[in-house]
Formats: sequence, structure tokens, C-alpha cells
Amino acid sequence: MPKAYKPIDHEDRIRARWDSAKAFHADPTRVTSGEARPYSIVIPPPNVTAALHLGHALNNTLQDVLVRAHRMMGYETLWMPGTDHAGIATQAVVEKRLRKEGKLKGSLRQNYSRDQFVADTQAFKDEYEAVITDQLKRMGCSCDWDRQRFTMDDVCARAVREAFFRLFRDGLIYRGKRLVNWDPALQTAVADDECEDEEIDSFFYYLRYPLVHEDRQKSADASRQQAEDAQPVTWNELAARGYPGADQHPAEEEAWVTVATTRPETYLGDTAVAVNPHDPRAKALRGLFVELPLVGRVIPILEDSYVVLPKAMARSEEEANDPKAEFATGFLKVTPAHDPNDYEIGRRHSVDGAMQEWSQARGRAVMVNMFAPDGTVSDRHGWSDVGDAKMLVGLKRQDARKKVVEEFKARGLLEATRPYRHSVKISDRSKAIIEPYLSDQWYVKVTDPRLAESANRALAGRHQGTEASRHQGKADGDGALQFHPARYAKTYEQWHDGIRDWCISRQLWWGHRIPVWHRRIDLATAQADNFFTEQCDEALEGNHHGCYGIAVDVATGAIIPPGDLYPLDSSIGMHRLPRAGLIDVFICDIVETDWSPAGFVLDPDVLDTWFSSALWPMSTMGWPDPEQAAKDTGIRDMKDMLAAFNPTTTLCTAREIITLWVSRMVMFNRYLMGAGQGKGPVPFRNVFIHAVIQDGEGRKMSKSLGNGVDPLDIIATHGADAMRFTLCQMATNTQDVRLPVVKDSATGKNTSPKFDLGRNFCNKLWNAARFAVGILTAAPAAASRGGSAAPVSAKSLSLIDRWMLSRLQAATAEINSAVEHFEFSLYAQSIYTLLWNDFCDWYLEAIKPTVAEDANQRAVLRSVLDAILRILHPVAPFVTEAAYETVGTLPAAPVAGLRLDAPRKSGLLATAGWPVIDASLRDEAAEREFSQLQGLITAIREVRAQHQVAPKRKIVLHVPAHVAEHWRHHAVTLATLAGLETQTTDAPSGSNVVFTFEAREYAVSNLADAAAVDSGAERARLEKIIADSEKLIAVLEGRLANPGYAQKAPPHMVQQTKDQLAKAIAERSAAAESLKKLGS
RNA sequence: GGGCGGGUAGCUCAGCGGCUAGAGCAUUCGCCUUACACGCGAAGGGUCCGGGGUUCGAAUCCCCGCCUGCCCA
Repeated sequence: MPKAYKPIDHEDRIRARWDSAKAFHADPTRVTSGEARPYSIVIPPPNVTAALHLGHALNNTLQDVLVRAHRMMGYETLWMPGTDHAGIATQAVVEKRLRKEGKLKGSLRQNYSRDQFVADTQAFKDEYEAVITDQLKRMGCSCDWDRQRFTMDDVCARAVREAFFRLFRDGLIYRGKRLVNWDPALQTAVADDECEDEEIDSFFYYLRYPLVHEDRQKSADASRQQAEDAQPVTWNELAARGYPGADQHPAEEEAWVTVATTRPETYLGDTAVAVNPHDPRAKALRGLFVELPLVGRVIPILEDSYVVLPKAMARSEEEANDPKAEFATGFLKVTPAHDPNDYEIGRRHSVDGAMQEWSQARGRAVMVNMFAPDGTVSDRHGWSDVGDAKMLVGLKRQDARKKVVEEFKARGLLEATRPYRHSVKISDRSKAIIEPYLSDQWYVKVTDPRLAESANRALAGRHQGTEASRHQGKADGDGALQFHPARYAKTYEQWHDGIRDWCISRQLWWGHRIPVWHRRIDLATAQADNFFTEQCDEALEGNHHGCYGIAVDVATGAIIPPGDLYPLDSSIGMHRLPRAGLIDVFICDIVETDWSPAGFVLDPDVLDTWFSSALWPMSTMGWPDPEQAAKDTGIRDMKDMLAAFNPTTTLCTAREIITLWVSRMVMFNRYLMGAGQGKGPVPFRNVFIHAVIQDGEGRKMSKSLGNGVDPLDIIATHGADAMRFTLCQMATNTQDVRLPVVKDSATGKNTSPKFDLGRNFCNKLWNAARFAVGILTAAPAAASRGGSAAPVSAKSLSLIDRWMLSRLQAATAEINSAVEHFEFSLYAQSIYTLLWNDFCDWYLEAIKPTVAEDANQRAVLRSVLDAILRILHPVAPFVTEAAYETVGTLPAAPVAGLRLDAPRKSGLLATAGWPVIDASLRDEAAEREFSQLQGLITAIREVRAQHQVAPKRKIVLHVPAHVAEHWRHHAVTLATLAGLETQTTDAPSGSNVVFTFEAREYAVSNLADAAAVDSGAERARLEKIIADSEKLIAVLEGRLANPGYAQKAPPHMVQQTKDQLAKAIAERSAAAESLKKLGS
């Protein structure tokens, strides 16, 4: 074995051995046959948008630790790998790339073919999927690579279509016109989590809207000419109506109200002005209208308590302290199609009251959409009464804003402009400002109890009310889900309590096409238009395989049952003529029928990426048709995967994913699997949420900050194991962990000094193994390979060997518990202490003089080293496997109580048995005795260091006569580790140093050739001992002097304190005695 | 606004009712002691954020405050 462990010399070779042995291939039949218990994890599929970063490295390292440990523990272990198509992210990246390459100019939709774009993106995906897979392999991830999936491959696509179909059929997917977050650059709806809030410096604009009377009679039949119909209201009249402050204005002039807005351009879409009912001006305004300048639209004034009262009118301190009160005028322009709050106001008031009356009387829309999908002002998407505002049409939002402000100013209607800092929503992908936009979208009705409520019922600990409910629950998958750390269950639960329906359509090209065909038809002409084909009838009646249709009344939005649509007249055996009216017919088709000959159009949109991700624990295992999946992939045992591995054991992910992904997987798995209807099994029993890695300043690692660390750079410089060990060591149960980032001056790449820890540790292991191999090669542990020698019994072993086995037993127990409880940092800490401090610093040093002669000791050395390699393997798979290539060939002599099962595949450590160590090997007496020995050795070393005794010099230890017999048993160890020539009970003659150990006086002599002993240093040393003892004595005496202590503290505590005090006093007097001698 | 973390040695973190509060890195001193200088031996270094309370006893539990980070609206 070479002197230093160089990862680069081993990692590729080791990986190739694992691959060729199919060491990580999971066999579902071993589970279904009952031969082995399952352990399974599905990888959170990385986006194919970019290479993996350090967060992925952490996430995947932790999964691999779990997976490797359980594989060794004998579970049939599956780690399912794969990647995610990441719709919007990937589309944005590819679009940007095409522009950079000059292949795309202007609008993607108008200047590029959809098929070509999908092909380009597919190529991009192939490229990055390969990069990602390579990265995972380099990290040592023990995934079942033969089963790798992609969220858009055939198997997963079938799952998506089937899930959509079932949800659609069961009424859990619907289409609706709602206000969504619209990205005008990418021209698609985006989810809240695809946006960020950003503070910007902007303005509040104060716009005056002239008050008018509406001329009902004329307007009813001539709404286009409202401008002329409306009659101005004067201040005089307002004063007469009791409007406070109206008399401050010239009596005959036209009156107005002032609205405050940060987005003046949206006034084109205003359909009301709202005032708080508690506003003293409200009453005087009842029945009045305002007229929008330029547009000429006359809109009602309505009362809604959502409106913030101006500070001066605040009725409570709370209202006065509302930062908006500072800027409010008390009048709110209501733009339902372009603001979420206004949308709600619009909805509230279009049910009854002023707005309903207004909209019905005039046939006006409450929602006026004045933007095109690209964010320019448009009169073609729901805005018709343009009037004199024609000049604004076609302008971008910013330009429109300028123009509107200018026009108001020119008319004396701009009252003021005040600087205001507020936050706006920015699209993550395009950085465009999000526009609330009214559009037709598909929704999953997650608010249905069969989904959201089912997800919460899955939580463990929720159903502890009654024995019956708990019992009943388990069978359903209720109560089967557990979070680690447990506090995250709250996040999950609260999310479902406040959940809103999930918008699943995206106006993108990259993704799963929504499998719905649409046709709008007038029932009056339906028969003539050949609408009622047999196929169509069957779809609407739900009789056509793989097709399910619904008809929606365009006017009311209500679903029309097929029976109502064209009732069958049984007397003549034919359909009667259908009723009249416009209907929308939607046919969900997952057998890929071409409905275009029947006049249908396939929905152009794709599904939100999370829709396919939500099916991941099912789709990767062949749902809904495992037999077909087996045929498609050529993997025969694919048909058994669901039965063997779903529910999976654990999902390993980050915090923000709880709402995005965890929730949806639970809902879908429970709805679509097993008993279904929300009563099916959970997709995983445990959710482990790990920390987020930040840089040294507590900032997120990001490309724009340039503070990211590339896992491949660390693997290149430190090795995969070093990276993994360090990441594990950092993985505590807190929310985030910091990793100081520095730029390597040689390479210019980001790295962190923390990774040295892992590298040093791997090298330490390598050298310990190398040393042991040297010893065991010279003199094997057992006479012959595979010899039937009886196991070495701990009873026949030396103290040092019993101590080592005891330490190994304790550490293994600690690690077993750490694995079970997701305590990765503790795992790393335990193995570090075991290997470095116990095994290397003490055990290997202590056995040097004896191991060549002691076959039993060699048996222990061989076994302990083997066990260490095994328990370290999940964290550092490469270096342990590499060491095992040699260690595994050494003849072994078994140690009683320590079971080390042979590897299952090709002699690979990765498939070897996890050490099973009998509790009887725990030897507390040996630990106590050895720790005392360590104490004396340390005390001697301290004196040596203090007196600058040459490291190679052998010194003489003078021990008190009554403990001489005791230390004689440890003479060899003492001599080796403390550098003794001999130990004696004789008093030192000549130059020497006296020291105390366990309150007894010892001495060392022969420290130097010259007789000089530095009495100053010795004095300082003793004085420090005295000072420390005194500090301790004061503390302990104080504790005992406290009357409550003796009475209330447990007796063993009191006794312990007394013992400590006695010891401290003895320590102090011994040191004082020595000091006195030194002084004389 | 609601929820959840963190504040302990110069740095990164353990400890979460009772060890004179620990580890790694960094620092200082001495060593190329034939496994390892990616190493060995030794040392120095802390009003455990502040203030109250509970308790015989608080870094640890409770309350208030300050700072800091994240998630969801």
C-alpha cells in the first residue's frame, strides 16, 4: 500500500468494480418472497438545468450514507436515481442559449417551431442528465443505475397521463379563469414559489377621478356614449349631501375623489372606486359615480372595509400605525383583473350591491383586462371601451405609466407624487416583474378532503385520540408519516390547513402536454356540425376507454350532465334534440386519439413540473402499469417494484420542498395507490429534512454571488470521501450550516478549509490500515486462511485488547443509533474519535511492543480494523473499499462476540455485513483501568513537555510503593507511551521532578544529561495546579454549604461532590508539598 | 403578519438540568519518535447575546428584550 492515500488513484477503479458487480442493484423479488426486508429511497430528482452544487452533494451524501448502511445491515436496498425536466427553468435556459447562439430573435412563440424547440431542449436535457449522472457517480452514490428514470420518459409520462385522467374523471381537476402570477417575458403563469419579492424605490401617485351622476336611462342602451351621458357633480352639491370639507372648494367647480396608487397605468382596467364604510365621506357619496379620464368609463363607488382609512381618520392606534394609512387617501381604485386584492373586492361586490347593479344594468364586465400576454397595453384581451385612451394601446407597462401620469398632469388631475419603497414580485427565471393576470388555467382541487386532509391524516401522532382511530388509521396509511426533525411536521400541517387549489397549467412548450381536447360549440347547431359522433357520446358518458369528457355551460360555468345535454328518448330509441346554448366540451384522452377531425383542439399548455414530480415514488416503479413498464424498459423485474418498494422508507430533502413536493407526493400516492380516494398508503414513512449550506457569512450559495463551491472541484483536490465526511460532520439538526468559502490561489476556484478535515481523516485511516497490514502480513492473525480456529475469547485478552473491543462496541452502538435517528454529525464524530483517538493514538501505539508475539492481539487487530472499515464505509466508501482490497485478503481469526459477515457480491466491502457486536464486549472495568493508565501517561508527558525533555530520552519513573504492584502490570505500555527507561519505588537521587497524579506523589528523573531542571517552569506548573484545585474546592464547598443541596439533591450527587472535594484537597496539598520542597 | 431556527473559544460547531463547558481548524512551544508532517506530544484561549424567573443546582427549562437567518402569507 502506498504511503499516502491519493483518491484519484483509487476512485475510478473502485467505482468500476461496484458497477461491474452490480453491487447496488436492488432485487424486488427478494422482498416479495419474504427473503429480505426492504429499504428504499427515491432520489429527489435534480433539475436537468444545471450541474449539481454543494447542496446536492450534501443531500445525496446523506442519502448514500443511509442506503449503504442499510444495505450492509441486510436490507434489500433500493436507491432510485433520476432527473427532473424542470419545465420553466429548462425552457428559460434553452431559450437564452438559442438567443445567445443567434438562432432565436424576438418572440419564441412567433419565431420558432414548437417541435424544434422541444427537440433542442431534449438535446440539452441529454447533455445535462449525463453531467449530473456522472457527478453523482463521482460522489460515490450507490444508486441502482439500471433503473434511472427521467420525469418525461415513457414510463413517467404514462403515470402523468393516468394520474391526470383519474383526477379529471373524479372531478378533482377543473378549468377556471383566475388571477395568476403572469410572467410577461416567458408569457406563462408561474407559481408563488417561482417568484421572489424585491424591494424597489417607487412612487405613490395621487390621481383625481371626477365625480359624476350616471344617466341611467340613456346609458342602459348606449353604454358606448357614457362620456356624454354623465353629469358632473359640483362641490356645492357635495356640500349639500353632507360631504365633510366640500365647502373648502369653489362651489360651482366639478368635484373629484383622489385615489392613491403605485400603478397608475392600470387605471384603464378600473371598474370601481372603493371607500371604507366607516369613512365619514362615504355616506355623501352613495349613489355617485366617477368617470375615468380619457377612457370615459363611468364606474360605481362602493363601500368595502378592506379600504385603509387615511391616518387622520384612523379609529384606533392600530389603524393609525398601518404604514399604508400614511399614504392613503381613503379611496381605492379597484382593478379586479390586475390586482389580487381588487380581484377579491370585485368578486365580493359583483354578487350583490352597487357593482352588480352597475354591471347588469350596463352589461359591463367587472374584470377588464387591459394587458396583452406580453405585458403591453392592449384592447384585444378584454378591454373594449378604449375611447380617447387609444394613445396608450401598444405601450409597455413602464411607458404606459409615464404617459398616464403626463395625461393626468395635463388635465390637472395629478394631485401629487410621493416617493414610496415597496416590494414587487419578480419572476425567478426571467427577472421580469410579475403581472397579476386573468387567464384560463387548469387546477387540481387540492382543497378537497380526499387530498389535503388526507395528507394531514398521514401525519404520525395526529391520531392518538382513540385506540380505534389509531388502529383504523394505520391500515389506511393514516399516521404513517414522520418528519425528522419532528418540528417540520408543523410546517407541513399548516400548509395543508391553508392550502389553495393548485394551478397546474403552464403556457410553456417544455413539459407534459395537458391531455385534454377542447371544442366550443353552439348546441343549436351541434347536430348539423356533426358534433354527436358515437366516440364523442361515449367519452361524455365515460364509456370510452381512456377518454372522459365533460360539457360546461359557457354562460354559467356549470358542468352539464350528459343526460341533460341530449337526453335519450326511450320511446323512439334516439337522442332528442339538445337544448340551446354555447358549451365548452373538454375531453381528457390518454390513449392518444386524434380528436381534430371532430373539431377539437389539443390544449396547448403543459403541466406544472411538480405534477410529474408528485408521482415520482410511483412512476419510477412502473405505476400505473408495471407489466408495460417492464416491457418498455426491458427490465423484467420492474413489475415487482411497486409491491416491493412503495411505500419507500425515507425521503431526504430540504425545507422549502415540504410544501412544493412532499405534500403533493403524499396527496397523490394516497389518492392513486392502494385503497385510493385519499386512503391509500403514504409514499414514504420518514421525511428527513437536512440543513441548508450557507457561506461563511451566512448567505445562500449562489452563482450571482460567486460564493458557490463545486463538488467536482472538491473531489478533484480532496477526494470524494473527504467531501462526504466533511458534509456529514456538518449535518447537524439545525436549519442551516455555514461553510467558510475561500478562493484557492493556485486554481482560482472556490474551496473551503473545512474539507481538509475529511482529507486528513481519510489519510489517517489509510495509514492505520497500512500499518496494520504490515504487521499482519509479517505474522498473520491465524495460522491458515479459513482455518477452523476457535474464536478468541475476550477473557483471554490483554487489557488493551479488551479496552479496544469495548470502545468498538460502544462506538458501533452509537453509530447504529445515529443512523436510525438521522444524526449524521454524531455518526461522523463517533467514527472520528474511534479511529483517530482510540485506535490510532492509543491502541496501535500501545500494541507495538507486543503484537508481533501475541497471536490473540493480532486477531483483535485484524477484526477491529475490519469492523472500522465497515462502519466507516457508508461515509467514506472509496477509501474503505480500497483498504479492504488488501485487508480483506488477510487471514482472519474470529473474535468471540464480533460478527463480520462476508461480502455478498464479488468480495466488495459495499456488500459486506454490518458489524454485529455483542453487548458483552463492552467492558467498563477495562475502560476505567485503561483510562487511569492514560491519565498517568498524560501526566508524565506533561512533565516532559514542561521541562523540555528530549523526545527520545528515556526517563525513570518513581512510583509510590503501595501502587508499585499495580503499575508493574502496565510496565510495557507505560514505557512505550511515556518514554520510560524503567519504573522504580526508589526515591530519586539527583536532579528530578516531582508531580502528583490522583493525589499521590510521583517523580521522574534522568530528564537531561546536565543536572539542570528548570525550577521556574516547575514552580509555575505546581502553582497552576494549586490555583485550579482551589477554584474547584471553592465551587464544591459552596455547593455542599448550601443547605438545600444536601436535603434535596439525589444522594449519589452529594456523595460525588464530597469525593470530588476530598480529591481536590489532596491534589492541592500534594502540589503544595512539592512546591515547598522546590522552594527549599 | 404567521411559523420555525440560530446567537457557546479567533473561525465552524457539539453539549440541551448536575463532570473545573468540549471537538476540529487557527495560535504558541517541542518533535522528520521506521503507519501517517494530510503527522506526533504539550499548552494557551470562553461574564455560554442581555435581563428577569423556576430550581438545592441553569449554557441547558420558562418569560421579556436585542441581534441574525429561513419558510409561508
